[in-house]
Amino acid sequence: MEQITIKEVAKLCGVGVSTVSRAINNHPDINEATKQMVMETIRKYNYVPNNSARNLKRSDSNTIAVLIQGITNPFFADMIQVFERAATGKKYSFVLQHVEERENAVDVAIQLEKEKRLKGIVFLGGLNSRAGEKLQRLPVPFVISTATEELDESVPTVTVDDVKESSRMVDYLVSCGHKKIALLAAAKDDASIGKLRYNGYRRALQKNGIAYDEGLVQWTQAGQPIYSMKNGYRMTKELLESGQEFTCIYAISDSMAVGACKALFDAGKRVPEDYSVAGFDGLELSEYYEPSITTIRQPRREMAEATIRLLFDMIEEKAAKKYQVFEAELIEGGSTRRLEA
Amino acid sequence: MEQITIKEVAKLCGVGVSTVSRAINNHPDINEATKQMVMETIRKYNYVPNNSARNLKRSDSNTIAVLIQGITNPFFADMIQVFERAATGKKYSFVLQHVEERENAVDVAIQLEKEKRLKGIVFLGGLNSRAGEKLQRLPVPFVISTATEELDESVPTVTVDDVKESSRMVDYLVSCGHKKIALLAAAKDDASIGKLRYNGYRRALQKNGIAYDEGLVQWTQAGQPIYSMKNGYRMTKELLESGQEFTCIYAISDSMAVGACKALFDAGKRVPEDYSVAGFDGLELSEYYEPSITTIRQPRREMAEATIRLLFDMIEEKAAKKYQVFEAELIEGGSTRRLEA
DNA sequence: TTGTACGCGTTATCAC
DNA sequence: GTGATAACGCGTACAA
Repeated sequence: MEQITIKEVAKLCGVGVSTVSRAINNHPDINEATKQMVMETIRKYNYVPNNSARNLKRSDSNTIAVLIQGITNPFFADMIQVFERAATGKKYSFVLQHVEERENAVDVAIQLEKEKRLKGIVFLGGLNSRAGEKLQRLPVPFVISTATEELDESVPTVTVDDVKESSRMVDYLVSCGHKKIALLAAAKDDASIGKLRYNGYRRALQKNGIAYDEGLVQWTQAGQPIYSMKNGYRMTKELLESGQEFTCIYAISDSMAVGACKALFDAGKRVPEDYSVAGFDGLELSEYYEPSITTIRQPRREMAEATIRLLFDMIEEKAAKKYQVFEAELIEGGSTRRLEA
Repeated sequence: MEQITIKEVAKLCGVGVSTVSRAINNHPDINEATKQMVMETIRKYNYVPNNSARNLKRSDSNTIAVLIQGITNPFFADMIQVFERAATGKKYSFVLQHVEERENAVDVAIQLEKEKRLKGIVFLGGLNSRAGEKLQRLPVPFVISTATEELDESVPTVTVDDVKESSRMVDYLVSCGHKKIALLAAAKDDASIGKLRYNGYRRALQKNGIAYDEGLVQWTQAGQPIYSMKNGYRMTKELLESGQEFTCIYAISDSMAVGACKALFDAGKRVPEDYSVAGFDGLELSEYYEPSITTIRQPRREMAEATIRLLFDMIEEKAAKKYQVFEAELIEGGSTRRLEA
């Protein structure tokens, strides 16, 4: 397959390369007739401009990128849509860039910015720790969407306060009369969002004068996918087999909560009559499960909208609140019940 | 932020650009000491090579790309992992490229190949119709993973036969004694996978001598997201309100089936005692729902492995079966029951 | 082992 | 309105 270039198109048309370039890029200074002619031969010979060469020459590009780790996380689905629409609505090109687990998102961002001359960047799904210094090197505005670390107000961020919201959930469960609340947690060495929600759990217990019981905490095994139903199932099964007493399971994600419910069902237990189960995130799933899952609903769409708005404000150098913490909402589902006194 | 280039690095090091280049690319012909020195200043000045310039110069690149439409579809989650691991295992770079709805995947592929000098391409999630001719223009091997159209054996494809598998499901439901099987379908003008599964439904009815009843088919409203729980919920609600008689609901995806179950529960019905519900795909969800959903499980991982293997075989010009149809498996869940005679 | 010079395909700045 | 031509940043013959 011959790779045809702009030069050959020019030759075929009997014009100069710049004319072809003008035709491609809708440049005003070109005769309509020659433009048509050029476009025609372009179509005829299936000429496709080389983006690398373009980007090399261009110095600005009206492109924003969303960098996302864990692209398959259903939590991000709506958010991506919001970004995409906002970008195209502003006549911006939109690049969705997947960041592999072992990659550093900021490194990817720095590279991509050079390559594509980005105007702005969204980090979806937070940032690994110690990205801080590197972040300084990004020559374009960026926003972190959903924090995964302790809050750092010096960095443009749109998020919920995971510690607080997790604490809110446990508060609620305690207010329902639960005292022995099992936790389905992330891996023990997790330093990300799982840690924050764990911290919220501990904080709420302390606040309510309930002793922390290590035996009630199930850690995800290293290497296992954390936010899966299977993981919730396995941990719950182990919890049941451990003989620990508890009246309630709080899973740090909805999918884990679903797995927990299933494990309880399979053990012949009822939810919420025998055990209450709560989750976190407010996925579509939690609403449609039977029973519906009591959860913390993060305002995903609003957060996504705020994120992209903030990014554009920064790009356009408008004043804007650079650090925005959203309130989540506790959804009382059918999976938890109030304990009789 | 000054954009530092390879020339300046060379100047800073007091060497030529080629030496810097050699250092970066682990070229053998370079003195270890100078290499270290170069790398050191590179780090010091945070030099990052410009990928556009690189790609422009390179003519091969050991990169494969996966183009995917509907990146948030949970169906693809495991498959992406398989691709990623296989690629890195073969020392290939891996690019996951999201294709927007209104974009043509083949156009994106052609561009991307030029830009990144791809070695091979996977189209995940099928291809829109009439991609055929354009496909010829791709100068590198490609594989279509999961077909969305009628089967075309001349194109490298790894898929299940959606018509057949859908038919298999309906066959099974009929064998359970169901005669009035409602269908939750895609939009009426859908020409993709929804159409295939619909065709399977009709074929099975015919084969079993059951008259097709348009009233039993619920079409997704135009513009609505098809494969969502919400959609399944809404359609089921309408079905119930329509007064149509039926004993079973067959949804063309698991998420729709879950929505259907929930709608039935909310209407005070039981599953499967009052209505049987079946889905398609075999998502994790179908297993963990209560009751578990009877579904057609596509062997996703196997298909992904076959896809990537086929792609590499083609790249390496090994002989390989270019058209592979996998058998799916009918999973009997708790959501369907055998009707008493 | 190292440096120079050229070309990759495109866009932009000039003259014309 | 159009056509040369110089960049853009990098890799790589080729020469040294």
